Amino acid sequence: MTRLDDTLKASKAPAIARAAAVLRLLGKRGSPMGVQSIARELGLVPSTCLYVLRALVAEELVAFDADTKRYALDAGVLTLARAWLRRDQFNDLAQPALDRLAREFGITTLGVQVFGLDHIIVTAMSQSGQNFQLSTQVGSRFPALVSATGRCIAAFGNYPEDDLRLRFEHLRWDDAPSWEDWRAQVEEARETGVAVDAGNYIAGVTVIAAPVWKGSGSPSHALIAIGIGAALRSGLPRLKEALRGAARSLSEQLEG
Amino acid sequence: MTRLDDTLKASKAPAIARAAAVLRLLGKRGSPMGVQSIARELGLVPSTCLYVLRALVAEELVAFDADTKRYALDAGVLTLARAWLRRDQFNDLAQPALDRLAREFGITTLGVQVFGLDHIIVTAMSQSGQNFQLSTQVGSRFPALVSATGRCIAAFGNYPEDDLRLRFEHLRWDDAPSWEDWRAQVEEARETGVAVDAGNYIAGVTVIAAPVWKGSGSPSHALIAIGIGAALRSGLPRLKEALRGAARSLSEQLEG
DNA sequence: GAATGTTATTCTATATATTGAATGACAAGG
DNA sequence: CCTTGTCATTCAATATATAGAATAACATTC
Repeated sequence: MTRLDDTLKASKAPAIARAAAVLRLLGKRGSPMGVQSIARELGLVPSTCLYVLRALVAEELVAFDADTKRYALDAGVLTLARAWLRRDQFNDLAQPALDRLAREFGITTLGVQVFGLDHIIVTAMSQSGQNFQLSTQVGSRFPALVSATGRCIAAFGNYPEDDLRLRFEHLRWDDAPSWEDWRAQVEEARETGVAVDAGNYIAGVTVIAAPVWKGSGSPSHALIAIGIGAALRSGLPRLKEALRGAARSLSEQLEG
Repeated sequence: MTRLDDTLKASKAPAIARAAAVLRLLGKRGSPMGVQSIARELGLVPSTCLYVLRALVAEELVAFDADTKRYALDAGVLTLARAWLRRDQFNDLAQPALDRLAREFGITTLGVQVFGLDHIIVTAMSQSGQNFQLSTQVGSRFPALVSATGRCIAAFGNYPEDDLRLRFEHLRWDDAPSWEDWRAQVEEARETGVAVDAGNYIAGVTVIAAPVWKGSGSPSHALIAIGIGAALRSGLPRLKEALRGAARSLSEQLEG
């Protein structure tokens, strides 16, 4: 709400910010919505909201049910996602590595893209089992500082401690670590190049993350391994080493 | 180009049409582009194009490389696609049927959404063999009237013959059928409820399609089966029957 | 190293997208 | 049946997004 207002004020093309907000809202809800409720939710003027929706319908990004007068996301968004998936360099390079790690250790692996201190987006995934619906997980968003990835981002992002703390306070964990413990774990991640979340984020689940750089500065991506804590115990050191190696090799390939 | 101009004139939120055009262009290219070349390609004023891009960057739909001053699609588009995939009714219902058919007949199956006479978008997919980059195919666009699906759409869409002919002339096939042959096949599809493309669209590949209705009017979706022509020959009648049955059952479920 | 062709970006007047009130359509409730 | 509330949609006045020229920062070429 405030975020949308801020973006609107600053931009020279506010209609686009409105459109994106509408798309995200429709995505979050899932169920079709009417003009009025969308407008109310986003703090938009109904008439403006109507024009935005009509434009989005014309672009096939939003579907309009003429009977119920309800709007929902349309398949057009898929086409954009496919185009992105086909061409993203990190994704292409990460997928084989993720598949290999998932198979070798019998775990689930993810590739994520980091958006500053704000959030990460899952862009690639591999699972040892036979499951498919996997691809549905791609595109998920998580807060940046949560779980193992969060420790990586804190360790290598060069962010002011105050910013970290502010964000840290608002995270949701199954079993939240204290600020001091977390800082220590971040420090350890900085030294070893791998971060571990042993059941903090999701009880009983161990998450390991290693940062990937596309250029200098903060890490742009990360590789993640997820496994049941108990089953992982013995192989953990080997997995950490493998994940760090894969991340380093990826960073090198992305440099060129 | 003309299409964009038309959309712009009519709309009360032209920035959104521009934004969508930019996203699609960036998707088609894959490689990052500069402001100027994007503007030139789309017939936009460079300054306006810059504002559009900045707005899209703020929404994380477009990534900006500050060094090269180039723009490309960003991972934000994934999040929208995921939201759509999770909630689309046709997709949820179609996936199990597609999986079953793919396994039983050892073929590839698709679920598509129909956008009038213009195009179709692949929204679900199943493959008998080892599934790899499958999910990458989801989101693909094809001309509406091509292959087996095209015959379905022509048969059940109630479109004026002139419109059909006009579109038909511009299709690209490996081995294009004559207008008369095609009309006859469309007629057959209308009678049997299934359309077959025996090597016209892609040489050596047989494509079968059955229409799915979400309401009354034109079919909104279709189920597609794809197999190597030679391998399919004997099982073809059974497959046609199975596909038609699955499509009918889906239509009934979507009604409620 | 000056010149020329690119770029991305800023600036400002004006066409126009946005607003907020008004309209019409519909459903629920008395 | 009339009222009341909510809905989508239209309309006209005005705040503002956009266009086009001007600027600035580069390369590339001579």
